[in-house]
Amino acid sequence: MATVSIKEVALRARVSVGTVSNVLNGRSTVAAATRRRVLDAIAELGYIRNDSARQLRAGRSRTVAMVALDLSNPFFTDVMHGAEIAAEHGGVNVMIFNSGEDPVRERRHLDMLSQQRVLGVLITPVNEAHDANLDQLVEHGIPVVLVDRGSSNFHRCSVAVDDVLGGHLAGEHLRQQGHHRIAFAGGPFSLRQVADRHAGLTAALGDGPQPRLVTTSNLSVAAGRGAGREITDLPVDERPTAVFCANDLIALGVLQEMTTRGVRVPHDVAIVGYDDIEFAAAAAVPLSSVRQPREQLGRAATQLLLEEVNEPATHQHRHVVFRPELVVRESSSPSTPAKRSRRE
Amino acid sequence: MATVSIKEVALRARVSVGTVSNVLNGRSTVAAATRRRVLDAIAELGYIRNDSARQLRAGRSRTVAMVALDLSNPFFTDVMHGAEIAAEHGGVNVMIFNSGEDPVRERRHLDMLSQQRVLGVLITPVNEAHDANLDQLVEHGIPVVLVDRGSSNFHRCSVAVDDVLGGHLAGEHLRQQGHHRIAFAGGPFSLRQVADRHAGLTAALGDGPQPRLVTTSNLSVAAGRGAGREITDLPVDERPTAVFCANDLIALGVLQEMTTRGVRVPHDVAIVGYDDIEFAAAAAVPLSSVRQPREQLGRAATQLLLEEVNEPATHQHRHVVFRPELVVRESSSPSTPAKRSRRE
DNA sequence: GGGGGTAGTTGACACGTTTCATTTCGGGCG
DNA sequence: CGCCCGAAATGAAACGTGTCAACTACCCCC
Repeated sequence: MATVSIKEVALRARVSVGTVSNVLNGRSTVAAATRRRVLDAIAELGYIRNDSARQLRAGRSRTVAMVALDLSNPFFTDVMHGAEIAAEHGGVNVMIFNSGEDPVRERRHLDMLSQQRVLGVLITPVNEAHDANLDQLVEHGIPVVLVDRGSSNFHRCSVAVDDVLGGHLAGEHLRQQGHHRIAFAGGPFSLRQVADRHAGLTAALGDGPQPRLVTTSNLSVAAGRGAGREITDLPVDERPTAVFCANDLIALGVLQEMTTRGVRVPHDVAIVGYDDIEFAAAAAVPLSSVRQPREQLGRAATQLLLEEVNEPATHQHRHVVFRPELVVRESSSPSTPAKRSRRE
Repeated sequence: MATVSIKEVALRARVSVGTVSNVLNGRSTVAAATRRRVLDAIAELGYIRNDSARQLRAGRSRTVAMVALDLSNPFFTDVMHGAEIAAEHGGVNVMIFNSGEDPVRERRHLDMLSQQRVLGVLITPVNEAHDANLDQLVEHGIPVVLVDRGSSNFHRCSVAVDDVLGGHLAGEHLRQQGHHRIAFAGGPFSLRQVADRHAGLTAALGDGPQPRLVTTSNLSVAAGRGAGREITDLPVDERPTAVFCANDLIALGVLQEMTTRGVRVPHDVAIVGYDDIEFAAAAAVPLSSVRQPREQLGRAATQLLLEEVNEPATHQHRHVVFRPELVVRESSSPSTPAKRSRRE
């Protein structure tokens, strides 16, 4: 109960505190018999190292933090998994924080992390532009890596995925499937992701007919339902035969609305989503989707961070951009393997 | 860059370190002019408190930790939200950790947390029974609250939801809808949750025909697809007209398989899930589901923890059990509002 | 037998706080 | 004029660890 310190271990093992410390850190030479005595004493007393004291002495912690934008979003939990794996590999711990898109909360977390003298921070900031908070961290010697945020900033590394390319892949696929009337569902366009994905789509369609815009106020399933309604309400000869959605939530909403209204997917309307969250494949009609290498994103970010931590002198900031990948499923491809195998 | 301490602040403000500390903590009486000088010095030097030192002095941290079983599962992110809100309210920070159902990782996190002298721990342990790790924490004066785990243990509080009642609600509902041939899909039964939900279902069916068991090896969408296949493969006159699934992932898998095979939901087969995750309502056919008060679970757990932290003397361990709630949607109810409004 | 080397151990100091008993100072009161 | 009091500020101690120069004891070798 009463907290036992290294001193009492030393007393019990009849050695000096220095020796106990040496045993704990495997540092200098300690005789086998002494080591044994110390270890026994530790076990008997139930001694637990005091991390505050170690940290105070060392000047820095042995932990990195990840501040996620919204942990309810599977995207970030996957990034987190990647980060955890890389951190484990690098011998450091990861603490997870959730800003929940709240700048105040984010600020509070960051303040706390500076005070903790954390090794480094992975973060998807609430405000893409305004990053005075982050500069402050960097000034105090805490490396920061941006996740899923392009950075024009040379003071830090970043990892992101090429959203224009993602939109392009979706567009190409739909064109190849013979679609001409294509809609883009998503918004607001102030989100870089949305704008980029849309830009990729229009680029892929080249000089053909441009996509119809169905703008939503956010990227939720509810917003997707609204978009789906808007689309199905169109006269059939104007109605798009394919919808590319800015993310999978929108896509699920569109799918739900279509199903409710008896519009068949993919027969009447094809759907392609974005993110390839777990529930995309799990939808009643499995969703085609543009997959981001989420785990890899987390791994890469952590590796960059650790590199900067371990070799601050030689480290060069880098901006890594990953390529997304289109996963075709039934929602945009009438003859998908699943269906075929069923025919026999 | 060079880390600035309270000493340099004192120097600059021409006061003693004690005075700076007093200003920082609003402790004893400090003359307005002096306070001003100190605050200015802090701002000019960009001083940041060293939390390790504070903690070392104070003997304990100002943070609680939540160790989640699987953050990819929306259930836990919702619990987390509740915990964050309650913690914010109580003036402490929450650090999130993810064991990912890996006992080794869990153990590592717990060890780290003891070393950090964390205020307390909310945890859904990997192994429901074997909790030596947790006892160790408690022995060292770190309160532990179990989340979503019943506890026969009197050394700690717990919060959980009544799964038997949940199963009962589902069963009652399906019986009222006129179903007689009902299946239960889920597994393994070694999970208390699964066993309890099944027990509730059978109890609700009373002396009527007992549910057909479709056992799965885990609670994933893929497992649900398997269950769906097994059910649709039955001859029509034996086939259940309703399926109660041990969780929503199973339910989504069943729904997907039914859709693929042309079995109409709810017309041919009704489905009720469990958990009411966000994607249950977002499914092509919105899923009926038993909802757990997830946020409330997190809030209650945190409140119990803080109570124990703040009044260790008078604190009595409690085991709070919440009541789940059935949310009826289209998948088990042919005439749901959404459909009706469409008719006009 | 003495010098020197080495493996093993020690003890004091520093890290940045908070705390608290003590000191300083100015002014009011007898 | 001397005394005392309270407000304000001080300085040293303590928290638990890691580090490192210094010390001890022992053995080897010439």
